[in-house]
Amino acid sequence: MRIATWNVNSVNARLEAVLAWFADAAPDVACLQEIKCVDEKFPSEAFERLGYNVAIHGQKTYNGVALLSKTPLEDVRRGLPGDDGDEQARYIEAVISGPSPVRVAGIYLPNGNPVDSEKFAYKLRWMDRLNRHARDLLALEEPLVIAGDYNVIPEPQDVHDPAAWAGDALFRPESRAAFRALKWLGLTDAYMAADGVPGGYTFWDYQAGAWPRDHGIRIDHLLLSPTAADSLTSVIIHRDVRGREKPSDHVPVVAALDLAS
DNA sequence: ATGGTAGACCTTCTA
Repeated sequence: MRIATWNVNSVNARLEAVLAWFADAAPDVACLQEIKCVDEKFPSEAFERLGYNVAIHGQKTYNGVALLSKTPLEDVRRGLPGDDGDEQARYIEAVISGPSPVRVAGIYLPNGNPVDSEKFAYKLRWMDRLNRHARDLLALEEPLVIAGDYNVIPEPQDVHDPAAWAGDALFRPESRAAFRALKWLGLTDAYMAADGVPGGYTFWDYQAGAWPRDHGIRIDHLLLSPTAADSLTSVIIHRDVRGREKPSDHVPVVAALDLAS
């Protein structure tokens, strides 16, 4: 089973390119972030024609996440537990049905910039809520994948110029510590387990020639529960997608799991 | 060099 995560930066602005990638890469499961539309505006029929079941947690203008799966999605949950007043659509979770079911959570973790604002505090509170919820999910002892745009650069090797990013919310010690805390729960960073080569970036800013200069960062991650990590066979960052026409600033990351073994 | 681009959408916010 191949599970993808991709921040598409508006699913409707990029529909043709997104569908072309899906037709070619054909992941079994995909987590999309920044769909930037309400549920009714999500192009479900186009994905259904490619054989996907669709679950959406949308929002007008900002954020919005979706889950796509070749097999039916069960026990769908929308919104990260822990704050009933949180209006931002950044979390969706479901069980991927089949002979080897796996629970998949798709996340769009808050950016958190600027650091001296409420946005950074919200990011850290959101990460604390994710930690608590991940702990509850791990207690189920199911195969589990938490995939998405974490907006966290885990280590200096995950950014082209660590010094330039030192004060950014994506690379602040507090953000990195919260990411490590997720791993201490027993979650494995799929990219590090399968590859771990420095320069495996997943995002290049639209500005200042970041892509042609390869000024990238690795912020799109798949974290795996112990049984899911044991079944990991590969992780592929679809880097070439960034160089296509009208690209998202993020590229897809695909993890392959062999859960039957 | 303190810039630059992209998307949603109504003038500015978010990233």
